[in-house]
Formats: sequence, structure tokens, C-alpha cells
Amino acid sequence: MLPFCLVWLAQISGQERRSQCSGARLSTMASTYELLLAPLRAAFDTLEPGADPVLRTSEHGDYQANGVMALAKKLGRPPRDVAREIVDRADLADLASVEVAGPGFLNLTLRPTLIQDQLSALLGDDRLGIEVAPARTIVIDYSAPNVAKEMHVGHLRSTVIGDALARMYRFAGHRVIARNHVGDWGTPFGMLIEHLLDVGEDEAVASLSIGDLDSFYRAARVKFDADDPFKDRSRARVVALQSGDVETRRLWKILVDQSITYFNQVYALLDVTLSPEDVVGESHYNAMLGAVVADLDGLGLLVESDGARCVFPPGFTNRDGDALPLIVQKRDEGYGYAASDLAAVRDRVEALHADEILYVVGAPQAQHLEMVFAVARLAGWLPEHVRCEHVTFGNVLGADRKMFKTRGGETVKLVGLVDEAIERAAASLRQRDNGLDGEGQQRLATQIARAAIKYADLSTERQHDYVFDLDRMVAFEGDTGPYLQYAHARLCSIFRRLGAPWRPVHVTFGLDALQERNLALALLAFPEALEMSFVTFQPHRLCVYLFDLAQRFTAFYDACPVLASTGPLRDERLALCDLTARTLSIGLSMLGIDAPEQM
RNA sequence: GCGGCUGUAGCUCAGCGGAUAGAGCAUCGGUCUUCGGAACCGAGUGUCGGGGGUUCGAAUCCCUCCAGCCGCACCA
Repeated sequence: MLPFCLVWLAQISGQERRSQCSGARLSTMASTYELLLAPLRAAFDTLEPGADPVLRTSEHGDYQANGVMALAKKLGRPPRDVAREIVDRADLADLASVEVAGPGFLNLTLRPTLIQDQLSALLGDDRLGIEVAPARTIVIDYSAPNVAKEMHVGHLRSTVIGDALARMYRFAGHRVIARNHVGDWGTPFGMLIEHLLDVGEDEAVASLSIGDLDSFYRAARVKFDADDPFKDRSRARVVALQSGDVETRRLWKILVDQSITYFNQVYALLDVTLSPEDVVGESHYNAMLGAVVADLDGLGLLVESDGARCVFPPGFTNRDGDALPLIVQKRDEGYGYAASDLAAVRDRVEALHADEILYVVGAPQAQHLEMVFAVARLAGWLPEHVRCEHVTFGNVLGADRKMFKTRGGETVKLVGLVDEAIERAAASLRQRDNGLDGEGQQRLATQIARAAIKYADLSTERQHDYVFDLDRMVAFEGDTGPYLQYAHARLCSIFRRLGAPWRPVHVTFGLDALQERNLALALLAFPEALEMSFVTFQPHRLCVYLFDLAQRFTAFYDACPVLASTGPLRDERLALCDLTARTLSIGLSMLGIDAPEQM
């Protein structure tokens, strides 16, 4: 059996945890972990104020407190003596039995009554111990594809992680404003519009509407590089676009609208909650850029350098050790993305009243965003109380461990990836007999495919680089989304066979079988698992938890017959099944993964 | 050069101050008239990149070296 997945909770115990949660982002019922921690901390405090019990889950007991050794060292006393004293002083009698082990570990075994009470509380709670938090307004910036460019695997992370965070925040009770900061502005639009004119509007729309964005872009690029008159026209067109020429604007809008229509198809295919109203691209901030520059100037922050208008936030240097500028207005008087990013921060605080802004953007943008945040703070557009975080994620790498390039012909379209996964899921379904009709099969294949892709992305640590591996993404066995769905489907099957709806009444949790107890302990850990995921912006923590839960369930399922059992035992097992099914379903929903009832 | 990230089993990855370093895949062996086998049980595999240091205790913290990736003034 796996060590309990809750170990990482130790990381955010005590003060750190409280301070990280200062925004009241997730409220939970008194969790098992917290119930144990409080008396332990009190006992430690009597010997050394502020000493940390270092409570965590363990293979050597249900929980383990490791803080005694450090405390003993500090006190200059034998650790086992200190351990015994802590045991005497800690008011744990109703909660757990404690045993001193090894050099001074405290191994805690939960009392059956505690498990009983905690499980009963979860059983009667639709939200599984997660309370609705006082609402805060959270702006989450994610996905952000470029107009007239394909969505490829590089966009998957931002889209899927951002959407998972949005769902988690919504479940926690917050007001989420999604912002899809699409790249709909800048110099490439000159050549794109000219190309559109060359091929004709109807032709262009036809090609873009079928999602053939890359070849459109590539064709424009080729002409731009090889054809000087075209290049001149393109440059003139950029000027016309920026100066608000009506006809140019209309042509530009065609490109934007077609692309957004296409993006929405991809979002629908992936079941991403982004809607057209969430699309607020770079162009949206155009009207605010003049004020950004003027106000920075008024604040005395603007410095002219090499003809460009810049802000030099303290603490940033370039390769020569000189101060590094954030260029808000270029020498040619055009605005760069720094200006629109500043305008966006300002808009999100002033117009949207954000309490918190999250940027789900790749790690290469880290310095740029830090500078933008720094300048926004300097300008007073980003007050202290507004939390602003760059939720980074690693690069997408190819099999050669080098940056996954869009050029070089090995582009993997996002839709291509999903199609491949659907194809494989459908093939797998054809070998089963689940009684679904063709349409149902197709819908199910799509749900399974999405689960495979999203889980593959979400289940790895966000900040690490990401080796793109199609077979892994589309796999259905082992530590995968479909494995979790399957566990859920089996649970639903039990209740389906039951015939009548099952209502929990006075369930007694004996938990005599090891597998029952293992499962129960995992169920109690859901609030912490979600909290960890939430506080660290790491959906993969939730993935790890859910996989562990599903594994414990299948071990239980294998060893403990539910429907064949009778009396209180049957109710107990049904209750464990009910809790497991709901935990899986709610957990998966926060990852943006459906939990079908059969598959 | 400065800054950031990464280096853990054959492969893909967890673990990030605690007791013998874990999963999944792959390999081998079992369960096999199934509350749905996309499952379960078991087996083997590791100088946790190298070297120092801190600590009762280091994959985890610090220093250093090696290897790789990313960023570092007008593309976004």
C-alpha cells in the first residue's frame, strides 16, 4: 500500500499555513489532521513555545509526529524522554493512541470513534467537508492563443491548468473572472490582412473556419519574407490598423472572429469553461495605452532611453549588469506588450475589482511578468492587498528534450491530439459491451479522451519541463484519467444494481478489513488534499490524491464484497462506496474531467 | 556574464528535513464461472548528476563543479 498521500501537508503546517491562507481561499470543516495537530501543538508549546510537532501521515502509523527530536535537541534532553512527556501532556485520548518509536517518533493510530465521527460528518455533507468561503474576486488569465495561429500542445498546459484552477476557486465559493488574453494585435496582422486580401475574403474565411490556421499564417509569412512589395504593403497595413482605418479594422475583425470561433470549438472539444465573453485580447487595451504612458510620465517613472520610453524597476539588470527597462513605448512610438500588460493589470484592479490575479503563463515569461508587476506596484495600480501571481509551467519539450518548436513540421495540433485520443477510446469501447448506442459511445469516447489528456497534463508538477509523449497522454491504464473514471463507473454500477436509492442511516464503521480502513483514511484526507492543491496552485496534488484514493478503492473492491454482504456490514461498505464515488466525482470535476456512470 | 528551471529505476514521473527512496509503463509470475479485468496480488531493477558542508537525520537545506533548457531593450 502506498504511503498516505498527505505527507506534503506537513509543508504548510503551522504559521506558514496560516499566512499562506491569509486570503481565506479555502474553508474546510475541522479536518482529521487539524484535530490531531491542535493538542499536539499545545503539548509542544508547554515545553517550547512555537515548536512544530511536524505532523504528517506515515507508514508506521496513521499519522506521525517528527518534531520531538528537534525539540529534544533544543532542550538538551534525551528525545525519548521528551516524547513520553509530550504523550503525557497531549490531550489525544479521544482521538488517537500514541506510541513512541525509534529515536523519538510519535506514531498515532486513530481511534475508531474519531474515524466514525469524521466519516459520518462527510457522509451527511454534499460538499465533503469543503465549506463555501467568503467570496473573493479572482481574475485568472489563461489559455491565450494567438489569432490566426493554430492551438498546439504548448497551449494545452495554460488552458488545462488555468481551467482547473478556475473550477477549484469556483467550488471554493469565489467569484472567478476568466480572461483569455488572446494575441490579436501587433505587427503580424499587417501581413495577415494583406494575405487575406490576396486570397479573397470568402476563401480566407473558408480556410480559417475549418481550422486551417497554420497554413494561412505560413503562407502569409512566406510571402512576407520573399516578396518585397508584399512586405511594404504589410507594413503600411499595420499603420492603417493602428490608426484605426475602418476598412482595415473590418478585415482584422474577420481574422479575429474566425479564429475565436475556432478556439471555441477546441474549448468545447476539451470541455474547457472559457467562453467568448472571456476573450479579452491585447487589442482591448489599446484605448488605455496612451493613459498608461501619460500616467507613468506624470508619476515621474518614465525615462527616455535610446528613443524608447521605459520604466526601470529596481532589481532588474541585463547581461551587462545595467538596469533593465520595461519598454512601454517603442522608438517608433508603437506600444509593446509591456504596455498592454500594464493596462491589463490596471483594468483588472480598477474595473474588475480583483482581489487576486493569476497569470497561467509559461515560465519563459517570468522576468517580463515580474517587471510588469513591479512597475504596476510602483505606479500604484496594483495595491498591496491585491495578490498577483505568475502561475508558471515548464516548457513543452520534444523527445530530444529540446524546446518543442512549432516550426520544423512536427507541430502537433491540439485537436489532432484530442482526435487521436478519441479514436483510441472508441476502439477500446468497441471491444466492450456497455449497451450504449452509437451516439452515447461517441460521447463517452470523448469524455475518456479528455480525461486522458487533461490528467496527463495536470498530474505532473506544474513547473517542470514537460516531455510531450502522445502515447502517455492517450494511455488508459495505470495512473491515468480513465483509471479514475473507471473506478467511479464501477462504484456507480454497484448502486445501479442496488435498484432502490440508497440513503445513509446510522452507519457504523467497523472497518475490520484492512482495505476498508485504508480507504476510510484516504476519504478523511480530502479536505487537506484539496487545500494543498489550492494553496500551491498545483492541480497535480489533487491528481495524486485521487489516484491514491482510486487505488485504495479498487483494493477494497477486490477484497470486500459489497452487495453480497448483509446487515450493518453492507451499509458500512455502501457508505464507503458512496463517499468514494462522490469524492472522485467532485475531485475530477475540479480537474475538468467528467465522471461518467458507465463506460 | 547575470538570473531562473531541471538532472531520482530501462522509459515517464512523484517524493523536497525523518525510520528500508516510491508510483505508472515496460519485463516476469500469479488472480481469471468478475458487485464491470481500462482491475487486483506478487517479483526484480536505483553511486536520488559529482564533490564538499550544515544536521541527531539530507534525494530534500547551503556551497561548489558538471550537463541540459529558458530568459536577459524596442516580436508578442
